[in-house]
Amino acid sequence: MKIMNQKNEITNKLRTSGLRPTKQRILIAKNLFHKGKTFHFTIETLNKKINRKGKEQISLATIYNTVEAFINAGYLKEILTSKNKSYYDTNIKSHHHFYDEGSKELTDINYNQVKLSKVPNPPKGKKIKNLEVVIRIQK
Amino acid sequence: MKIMNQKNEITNKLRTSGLRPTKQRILIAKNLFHKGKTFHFTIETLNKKINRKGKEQISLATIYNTVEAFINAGYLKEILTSKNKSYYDTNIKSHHHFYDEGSKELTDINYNQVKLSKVPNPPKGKKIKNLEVVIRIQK
DNA sequence: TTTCTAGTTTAGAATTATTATAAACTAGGA
DNA sequence: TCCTAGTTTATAATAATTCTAAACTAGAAA
Repeated sequence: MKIMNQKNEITNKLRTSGLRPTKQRILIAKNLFHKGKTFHFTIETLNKKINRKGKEQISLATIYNTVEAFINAGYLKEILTSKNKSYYDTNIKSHHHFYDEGSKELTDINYNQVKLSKVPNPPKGKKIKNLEVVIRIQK
Repeated sequence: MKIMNQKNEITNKLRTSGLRPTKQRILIAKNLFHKGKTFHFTIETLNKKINRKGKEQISLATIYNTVEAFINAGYLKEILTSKNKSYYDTNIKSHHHFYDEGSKELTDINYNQVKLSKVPNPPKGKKIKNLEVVIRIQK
């Protein structure tokens, strides 16, 4: 079996979600996945990273559309914050956050650093999708 | 000792935080506190509740300013969400939320319905202010 | 009581993030 | 190669919030 290159991997990933592998989506995916480390980003930071001069340009609207499509496909997770701007996380596994109320910054906490011994039942007709602990910290 | 009326109570509460008890702040406080039950709100819903025709009007800017002042004073808590609109909670005690990804609605979970058996140490120089569990639910 | 001023309120303008629109483009099956 | 549904794009529209600077007011001091 041949080793697939990054582009083919991404192409397949997109296809399995019914997303046509356009060059824009592939480029955005390259900037988000397969980076070794997961990270947090906003539309603004992603846009800056992609649309440096000299590189191929992608419209802001497409960045919005693509991020939304990736969220729906389960490739990204929207972060809960108290800012009026959307934050995204390339780490889709259940994990936890410190939320610094001073700087309003969010940092990851490893899943096994937190243990719950009691969890309520979900409301009727609903099931638990995931569970996230936010620890608000301050000086 | 005389029993204080609601207005005096609010006036004192404001003064202890260095907030001049103006008639706008008192009216907003009446709509937020001492209601028996705590609740979630947005600037929009608070504005509608206060500025019904026939009542005394308060400008939108003042509602924004006052909510911010109440947050800083610790009378309100900003809710963590993935919407691009601010949500506030009159319940400032540590408590937990169900977050319905379909309807994007947030409902309270009583504090004693959740128990944690392991919590990480905060980063150096910071301390834990409070801790909140968000359980994402879906159909 | 009157005066004074820092703090507060206000209407409206400005800013920021996001979503909508509709025309042009393109991936990929026939 | 042709065709078309899906996609991208520039731009306009919308929505939430913040800014601005003029008018107002609580309350201390005279």
